[in-house]
Amino acid sequence: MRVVTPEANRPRLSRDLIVAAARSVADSTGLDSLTLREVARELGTGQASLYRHIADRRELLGLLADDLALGFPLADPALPPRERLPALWQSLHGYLSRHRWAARVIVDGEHTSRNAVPFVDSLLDCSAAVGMGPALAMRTYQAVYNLLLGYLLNEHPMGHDREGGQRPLPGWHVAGGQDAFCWAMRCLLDGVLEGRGDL
Amino acid sequence: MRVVTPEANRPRLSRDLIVAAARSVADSTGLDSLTLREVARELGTGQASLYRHIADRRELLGLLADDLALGFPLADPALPPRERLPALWQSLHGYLSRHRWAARVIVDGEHTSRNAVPFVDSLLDCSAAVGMGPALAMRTYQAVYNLLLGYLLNEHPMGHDREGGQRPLPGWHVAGGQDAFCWAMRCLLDGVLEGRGDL
DNA sequence: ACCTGAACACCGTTCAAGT
DNA sequence: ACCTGAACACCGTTCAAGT
Repeated sequence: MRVVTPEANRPRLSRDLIVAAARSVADSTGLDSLTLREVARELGTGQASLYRHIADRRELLGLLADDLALGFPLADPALPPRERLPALWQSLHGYLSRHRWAARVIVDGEHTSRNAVPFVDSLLDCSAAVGMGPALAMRTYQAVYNLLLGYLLNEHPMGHDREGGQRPLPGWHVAGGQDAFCWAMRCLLDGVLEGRGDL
Repeated sequence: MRVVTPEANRPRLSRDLIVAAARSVADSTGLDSLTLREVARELGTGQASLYRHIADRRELLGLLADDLALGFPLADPALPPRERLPALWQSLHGYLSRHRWAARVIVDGEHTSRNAVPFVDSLLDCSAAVGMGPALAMRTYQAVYNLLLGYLLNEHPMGHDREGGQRPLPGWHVAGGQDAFCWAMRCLLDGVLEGRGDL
């Protein structure tokens, strides 16, 4: 939908407005269609004007990742300690899978956004509550994070399909979505906790 | 002696030649630089000529993924059964991390290549050898595969870096590469095997 | 019949010219 | 001083014209 405002009181261009427009474009037509021309059109301005507020498309995607990280969940203290960690990861999975561009934008970015710090802190607290040391907690965080990204990317595949709609391989259908990730995530956490903690 | 090809010594264009050239371009300058123009230049032909053998760039990436899958490892029967599964995954990780474009080309593709069938069969054999049923083996395969993709994508990040070379976040450095993946993979497999096998 | 230069419709980015 | 239309250098893809 087009943010159409009378030219007189159209708000001044800003990074926030650009990011919001980019988000709207990505939500509705996907990350590949997120072009600076489209963002400019959504804002009713010229494409060159965007460069007054952002360095380039790379930075815009970074800002999008930052914006996304603002909504990362926190642990629920009402839950028993053992359940907090898996529940938090499940919550993050639910949040990220609501935006098909989320995993892509995260994977394309080199670093974790600073806005993710509260989430990670919350995660480390949960890890400490079940007896993990800081190093083990970080390693586990990285492991589940990578697992999550893998599942998200396979949930929203976008790529070179083979000819026709042929099924991948006979008998290869596996349950996807929330359930599959949660099962794998719990197995991974179990494996970490049952392990002799060699770290 | 008579030269069979009436043309110059340049061999006829074919899908295989195109894929080989694409692979060489991706290996040396990365997946983003893998343009049809560059592949054509590498082959000394016009870009339009490629379309005689491939449908479009999407298909070329698919062929690249197929070519990659041809080199997937198989289980080592000399190993004790318990070790075959982790060793096979470690071997796949080593193979894929040798090409920085590998994870990207796999993630962009919608389906697993048919050329990966021997690898997956080998994997399922290993799973059966440690007492996993077919459904559990498939679920586990999917889980470790997604974990692997996550690690590979973070090993070869290419994206919107934040301003300057600032470290991600203080104290956030975690060991990457082979070790980190292997640790996580073994934890995941342990978690699956120690689990009460609710599948 | 087979191939391909040149064109087309995009893209990110820049800059001289507008206000 | 601020903004932006138009241009530039790319990209994937197509097609009429070459051989």
